[in-house]
Amino acid sequence: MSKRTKIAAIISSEKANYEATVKGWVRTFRNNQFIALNDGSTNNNLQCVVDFQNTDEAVLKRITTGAALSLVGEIIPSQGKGQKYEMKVSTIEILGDSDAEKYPLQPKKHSLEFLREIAHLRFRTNTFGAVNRVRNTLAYAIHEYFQQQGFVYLHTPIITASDAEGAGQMFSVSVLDKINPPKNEDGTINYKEDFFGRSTNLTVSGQLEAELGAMALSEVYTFGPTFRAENSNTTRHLAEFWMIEPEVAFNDLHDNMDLAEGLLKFCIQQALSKNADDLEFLNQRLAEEENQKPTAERSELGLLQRLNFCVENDFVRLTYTEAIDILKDSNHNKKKKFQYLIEGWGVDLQSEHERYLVEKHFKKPVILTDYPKDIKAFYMRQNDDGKTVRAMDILFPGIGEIVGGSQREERLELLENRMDEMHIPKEEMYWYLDTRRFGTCPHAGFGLGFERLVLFVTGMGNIRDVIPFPRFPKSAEF
RNA sequence: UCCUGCUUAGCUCAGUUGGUUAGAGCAUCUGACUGUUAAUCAGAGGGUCUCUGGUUCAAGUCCAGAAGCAGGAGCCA
Repeated sequence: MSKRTKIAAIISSEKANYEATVKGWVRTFRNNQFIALNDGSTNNNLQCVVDFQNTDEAVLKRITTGAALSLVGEIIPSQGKGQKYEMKVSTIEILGDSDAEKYPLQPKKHSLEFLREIAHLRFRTNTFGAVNRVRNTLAYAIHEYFQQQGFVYLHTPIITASDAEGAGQMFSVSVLDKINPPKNEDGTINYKEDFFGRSTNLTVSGQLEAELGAMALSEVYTFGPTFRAENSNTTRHLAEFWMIEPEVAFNDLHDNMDLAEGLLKFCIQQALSKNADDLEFLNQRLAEEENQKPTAERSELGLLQRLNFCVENDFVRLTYTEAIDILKDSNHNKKKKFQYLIEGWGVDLQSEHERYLVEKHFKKPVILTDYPKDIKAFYMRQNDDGKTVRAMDILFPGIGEIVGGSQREERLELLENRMDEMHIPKEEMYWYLDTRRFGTCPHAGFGLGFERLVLFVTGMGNIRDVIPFPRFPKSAEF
């Protein structure tokens, strides 16, 4: 059996007039003669021309949408318009039939909602092929960025016992009998008899463990699955998603912002250079989708423009307090166009406020810092003003919060006070507090939601379409 | 979880004030054509109108409940 050549290699090469073997799936079969074959290496199909007059009719009938084929033939310059090269097929082997009457993917446009119902087959569409190739580039870029800077990739646990972070509802992990679990005298479930001898959950964040690593290895990052049992039904939330969490000893909030901004720019840059074809396709897809909308709702920049704009411009950095002033003085607020009007300092910003800052006021990514301590987590470093903490959120157009991070509170006494105030059990967190007892030092880190990055770079509208098998309330099929 | 809207053929949708046999385009199948690019032309098949209950002589159409989907909000990454 001759070795197969990938379609991406054939199309991008300047070579012609040579024999090749290609294997892939039929996208369309036109005119009993032209097979558009795709093997996933690129969004482009290879046009394979069959000599239908000298081919067994039974074989021709089996060339249907979705069928897997192995084709041998000569690669020649195409006679038709629309492609540079094509294959003059000499041998057809049907590897796998696809019953055209039952195959759900048709050679036509499908709605994303319909494709979500057949997520096991949607990889075979142009859109999902492109999205998943871009996703792959971004995942690799994450590692590249940190590895180049000498970070250690740290594997933090998926199953955790700590439930003190307040990062959200957790999925419990248990092997106890669901009908008749062992009970304590007060009627509560006795987790001492469970697998781990205590109550355990799926992780909601690897941050606390990453901090432990950073306090010895200096620079670490995690990149793994994260779980939230929140009943969130939005285009930006998943119950299972991938998160990147770097943690760096001796970094302050400014270093932290530089690290995050650099990471985002590097990843986008990598996608632009490695997935030019896919992004061109997604750019087109988004443009067509935007055209369906009323003019007022269309975004000013196309996908590629938006990505380039992000790479080329510095993100705007300002404090929460400055942001509140801008919002309070905005015409939008004065004309009462916000659903939640900005009246004073201290409240959390709503999505509409974040969107206003990013999409209307600055028109570029924004990093907000120094939030009121009452609306942020216990581990964030307290500022001298007694009101704010060294937090940072990076806001992206169309996505909202893509990164959330902070400089951590390294002073034991202040950290303990904050934990007391927020009713976080210090005893259970002795291991975390030990880092502050023995050789504590300033350090900072952040969490980047991987799917939100993919969402932004691909221009897709729903986070359920940028992860192969989305997990969300009422849905864990496939 | 809350608010709003939607659910009719494989897909995308139309369906009038409740009234005969529920339509179109695409897809599929059959035939024709054969350098096509969402091929074209002719013909055919294809429906538990999301589900449950109710109102009515009569319900795709009206009412109630449930489920799913979409958009927005909250939670956040």
